Amino acid sequence: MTPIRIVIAEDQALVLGAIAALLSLEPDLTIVGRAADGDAALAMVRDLAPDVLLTDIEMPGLSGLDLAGRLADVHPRTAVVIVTTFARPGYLARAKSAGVRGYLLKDAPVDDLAAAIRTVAGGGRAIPADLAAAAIEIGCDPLTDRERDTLRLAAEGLSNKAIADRLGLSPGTVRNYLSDAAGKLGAANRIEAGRTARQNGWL
Amino acid sequence: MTPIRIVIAEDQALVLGAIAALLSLEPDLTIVGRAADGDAALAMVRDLAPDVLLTDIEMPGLSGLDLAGRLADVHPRTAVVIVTTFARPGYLARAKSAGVRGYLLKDAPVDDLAAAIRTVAGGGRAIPADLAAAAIEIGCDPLTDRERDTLRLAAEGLSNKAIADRLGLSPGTVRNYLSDAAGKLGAANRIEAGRTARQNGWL
DNA sequence: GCCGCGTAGTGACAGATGTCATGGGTCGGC
DNA sequence: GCCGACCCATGACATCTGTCACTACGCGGC
Repeated sequence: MTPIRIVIAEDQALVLGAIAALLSLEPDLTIVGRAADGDAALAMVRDLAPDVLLTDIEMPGLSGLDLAGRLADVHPRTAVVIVTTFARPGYLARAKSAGVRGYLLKDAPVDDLAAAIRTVAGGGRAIPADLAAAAIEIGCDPLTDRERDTLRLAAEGLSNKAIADRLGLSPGTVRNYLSDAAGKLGAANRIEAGRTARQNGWL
Repeated sequence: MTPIRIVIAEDQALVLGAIAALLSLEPDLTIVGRAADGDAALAMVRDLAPDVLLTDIEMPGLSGLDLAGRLADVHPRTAVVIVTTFARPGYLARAKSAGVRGYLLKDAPVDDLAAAIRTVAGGGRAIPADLAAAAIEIGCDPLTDRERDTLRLAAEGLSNKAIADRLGLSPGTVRNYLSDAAGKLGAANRIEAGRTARQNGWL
């Protein structure tokens, strides 16, 4: 029986090393590569053609979700398992549409990790039912591209005028987009709107 | 030579398990306890009197910094090592004043972890020079308690009126506090003020 | 061809926010 | 006892935001 070959992508070196140590305890799993960002991981998967890519979402450069999207085209033989801190419905939705078959929170019990890897390596899916249910409950991203753009900048504390300059729009248009976004999200102002959008993984 | 006895506190089960696996590889270290939140960790240190407590900062209930503060009084024999995602100057400052002798980012190379544990167990300090320098550069928290309170609620998207109701103040007073806070932080508005305060570990 | 949607803009208005000056009160340090 | 902090408040003012109505263009679907 040949072991499952794994590449791990995780920007926090300590966590990367720790997860590697954890998986090394499993006799049927071998770690063939470690990457500290999405771009390095992409190259590594191309070179090593592992059975499974274990990846974080929030990383410098290419995010774990972008990475999964690229791999679906370039290297569909490598199964992707996302491991993330955040239970954001939008993240799960984007992961699913990128063809990801494994999704795991860092909150999950340790045994779940190896189990998920084995499941996806065997062609199955490992997505917790409660997360999937929450994602359905919340629904999909109601924002348009421009609403997201303006909201992102507004969340950094920029004024309507400053946002308008950055995006090449008129301040009035920015006001309208932000007002629309707040309305769609049921928020009373741009701050609340930014928070719920971020919480849901839409920003 | 007796091994160094360690308790780990970390709310993300996967990371907790992974770090435990990593440290188990070191023959001179033994993990005697694992806690998923600050309160459990406090009880565990009282019961087990370990040489070292390895703890995250952001946890449900008692934070790692609160925990360190309590232990300085209750159990000064146990050395504390903070392991955190965030390089926030205010966190390091609070850690130092709580008597913490080890501070490590999750970004750090894996070898640094065991090294830091051995250093503090031997009575030494393990605080990266660059973090300490950054903390001095930024200086200490310029905000008063009330400015922090109002800023925290403002960052959640509450209006002046809503903040005033929560804190039992007049809306005008809230405006003044937020204006003061923004001035001290060099911010143009409450959003930017909240961001820089959070970034520096002051919120 | 028309409709819906996203994009982009304007004008008007109310209300929220930011700034400043000014006035209290308490409390601790010198 | 005075001074400096932090606390709390008010009033006045300018500016920023949020909301609404209404217009216009391009694009894709039916």
